[in-house]
Amino acid sequence: MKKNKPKYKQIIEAAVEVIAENGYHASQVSKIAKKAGVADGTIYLYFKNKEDILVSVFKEKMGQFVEQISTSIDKKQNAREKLLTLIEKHYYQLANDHHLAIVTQLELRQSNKDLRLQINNVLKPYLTEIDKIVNEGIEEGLFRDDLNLPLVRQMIFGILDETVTNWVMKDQKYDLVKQASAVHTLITNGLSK
Amino acid sequence: MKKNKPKYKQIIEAAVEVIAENGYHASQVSKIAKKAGVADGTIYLYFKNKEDILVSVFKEKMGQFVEQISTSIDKKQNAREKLLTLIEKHYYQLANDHHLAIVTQLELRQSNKDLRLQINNVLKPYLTEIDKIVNEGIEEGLFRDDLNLPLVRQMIFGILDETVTNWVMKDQKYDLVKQASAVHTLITNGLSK
Amino acid sequence: MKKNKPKYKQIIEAAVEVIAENGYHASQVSKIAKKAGVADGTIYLYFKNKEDILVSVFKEKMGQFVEQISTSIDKKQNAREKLLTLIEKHYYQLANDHHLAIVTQLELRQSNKDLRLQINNVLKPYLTEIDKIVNEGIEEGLFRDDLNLPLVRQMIFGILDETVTNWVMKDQKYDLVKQASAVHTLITNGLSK
Amino acid sequence: MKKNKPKYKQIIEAAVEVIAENGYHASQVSKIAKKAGVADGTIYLYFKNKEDILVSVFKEKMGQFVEQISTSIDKKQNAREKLLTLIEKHYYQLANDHHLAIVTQLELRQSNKDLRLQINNVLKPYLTEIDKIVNEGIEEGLFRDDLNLPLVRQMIFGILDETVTNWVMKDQKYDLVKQASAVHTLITNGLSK
DNA sequence: GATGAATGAGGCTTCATTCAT
DNA sequence: TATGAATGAAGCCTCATTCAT
Repeated sequence: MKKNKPKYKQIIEAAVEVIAENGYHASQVSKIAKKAGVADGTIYLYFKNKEDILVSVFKEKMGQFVEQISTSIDKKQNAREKLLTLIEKHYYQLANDHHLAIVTQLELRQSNKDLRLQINNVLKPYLTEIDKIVNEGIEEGLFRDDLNLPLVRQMIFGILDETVTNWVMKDQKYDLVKQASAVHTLITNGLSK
Repeated sequence: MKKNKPKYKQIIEAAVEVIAENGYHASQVSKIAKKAGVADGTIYLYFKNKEDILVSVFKEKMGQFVEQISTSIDKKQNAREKLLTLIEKHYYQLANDHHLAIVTQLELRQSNKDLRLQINNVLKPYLTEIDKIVNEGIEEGLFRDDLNLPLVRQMIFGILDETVTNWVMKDQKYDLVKQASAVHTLITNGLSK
Repeated sequence: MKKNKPKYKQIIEAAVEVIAENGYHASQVSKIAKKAGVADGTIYLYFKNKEDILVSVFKEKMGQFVEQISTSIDKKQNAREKLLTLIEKHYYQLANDHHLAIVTQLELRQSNKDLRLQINNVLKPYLTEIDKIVNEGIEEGLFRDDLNLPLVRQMIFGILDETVTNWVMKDQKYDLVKQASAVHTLITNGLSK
Repeated sequence: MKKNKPKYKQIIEAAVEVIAENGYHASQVSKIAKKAGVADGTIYLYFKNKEDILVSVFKEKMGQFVEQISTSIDKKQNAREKLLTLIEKHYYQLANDHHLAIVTQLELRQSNKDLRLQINNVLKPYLTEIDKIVNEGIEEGLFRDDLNLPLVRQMIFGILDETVTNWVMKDQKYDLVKQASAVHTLITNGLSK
């Protein structure tokens, strides 16, 4: 299978670096090839076209991203801890891979609607993970049972996404992971006394 | 002043339409000129370059957007109502201008970091508006006084932005404004019982 | 109308020269632009794409070619002289425009079937001219009346085309026009005593 | 000798099929290799380069083509019958191998002048065959003795070539072989009464 | 002899911007 | 001010050929 060949991984890694360093639109295929240490043509033995590189980057990286989070969550006992873990791991992983953070928060958004729909598909398992936690919280009696699930899902994702984007736009100058607890509190308790 | 001349407005309006209909990358300057009923070269009498058109579109539209919201908020007496109004008006305005919704949620994001920083500048008055509401809520004793203000601001903006984007990506098939109340509840009360 | 603008003609003439000198496949658009003294992009203000340049070259040149022949033929009184004129003018024009001869006999054939079908369309008026002469010859009692018209047309065209191609392949070393009379005799009288 | 090895033949046959089905320019070496059931690299053990495949295809196929015609002609007693046989067999063979007809009449012409010169070389034995018939006809007193031999040769070849090309361009919809007799008459008797 | 993964040169076309009128 | 014809830089992708195995 192509995806297990070393060059496939090389190209993916090179793509993340090149996109993070140069931005989406200045990321020529030739630059990615050079960074990956392969010929331009070799790219096309592993990817259909440039867009396919981008989608693949996202799939690979998001696959790992979600898996890491899922694994960590599974070790936790209740919805409260699971939600905290989701937030922490979400922040932790992006904080520890600056290139990936830039790519997911800024560069990959510079794509057309079709590509964005594909990216959304890749994100579905992550959103399902959120849903599971919320449902569990309701069953545990921790969360209110009148919650509008899709809305809660968008709320949680929106908060995490915006806080990470803000951190990236501020050049990653502060400690993202430290915010996890406060964000957790805000999500669970809201603004009210 | 250039911005008050009729052609300036014409071009701005044409840009919104063209971008919404064709997407950011298929929105050539010549297409905008044609829709605006001016020559290509005329564009450059009013705007420095293509990016300047985009920033200007955002400034013009967001200026009106924020002003509408501010005006509505000023009529309200307390933070709770102000926050609800903010949400409602945010949704209402985008729900009533499909072109604008597509442009702000999808197309304008397909730009590089520099442009994004400029857009963020344009958004500052809106974020200040949020800050004011939260501070007022704290003073009123409605909200907790240990809130991390920048974080709350990002949270609120993140929720609104993500819910609108979701609605646009789902082809604006459901009633966005109707969600305002549920979103308000989530923000103020969080998930917990 | 674009076709009457000077740049259109310039590009057509440049294309003939470049194709004749470099061959069809080595005739980059940039080479044609350079020879025409315009920018690469200017080509695309006058032609849809590279293939369109080729078809246009053929249309322009063949249009003149056929017109020249038609005009000359109209001055002749009978089918015998008309046929001789057709042959003479066919040879004469190509013999006097070496570039054109190379382009029509060698280079333009290096194109796919679709392009070839378009070229055939351009040739139709020429073939009609042949038909008219043959029919006239039959009416005059000069030619046999059991002639298979399409076949005769192909025969005449095939002979002219092959003799010109042979002359081009032999690097135009002999006098093509001088052959006209012999060819005329062969067509009218065949091989037999 | 390489040419007698089975893979050589396989590749030649595959090339004819691939070129006929896809056209000259869409006939990648890898496609030919696949159809021949060999690896891409194997092609280069039997052929110098892609052009060599094409020339070899033509040599192989035209060799058989001319041989068939020669054999048939040898059985005939006089120039008249020999010429008719030449025409009939020329048509017959191409009519019975549609792939070959497409390749010789359309696809192989999409090559540069050098390749065309090589192809002409391959055709020489065929042209010699024509010469022999014409000379024989003159000796027999059948044909006029003032014939310009090279011109007659070009005439006969031009007619056959054009009529076959016309038939291929018309998608081989009519019966080519049936035309042989009429063509024979035209060549021997010309248009005149 | 046979393989097929890897190579890398090469060109058509778009479109933001300019400038002579 | 306004025009719009002209500019020209820049990049994705294909595919004939090679060579280590």
